[in-house]
Amino acid sequence: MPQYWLMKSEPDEYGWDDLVAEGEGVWDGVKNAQASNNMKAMKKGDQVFFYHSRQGLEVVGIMEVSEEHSPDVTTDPERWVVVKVKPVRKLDKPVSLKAMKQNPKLEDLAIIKQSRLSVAPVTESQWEEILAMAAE
DNA sequence: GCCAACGTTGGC
DNA sequence: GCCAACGTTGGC
Repeated sequence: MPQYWLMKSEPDEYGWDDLVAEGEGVWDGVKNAQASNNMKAMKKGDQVFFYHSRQGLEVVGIMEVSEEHSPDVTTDPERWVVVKVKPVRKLDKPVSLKAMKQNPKLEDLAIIKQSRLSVAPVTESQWEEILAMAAE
């Protein structure tokens, strides 16, 4: 059974459309111990929400881990890791941070409790709730 | 090993 | 653009 995650990126740096254009993206530049540990826990096939931070502030699509973690060669060796991801599908309707904050079922969502965490786990029930919100 | 200073992230 | 939150650094 796949695990669920959420990863953030600023759309003017690397947005959903960039990932779709590439077909497969290397998720690099994560320099935070907690986020890095989450990436190390990702398995191929895990499902990941793509969230636009700074601009947009909404979950825009779903991607899938296509390659498990490997060292980020752009930083000190071994210190940080990258994963590879592929786009799965765009959400019918983006789910905004505001809407998620207003949903009591999502009050424990990691990115609401700790806004600066850029790679966070999502529980199955949270995942399904966000999908339901995207389908409305 | 503590903690003040500093840098970065991200919501507003 | 601002600034709160939080992580990291470095002097002691």
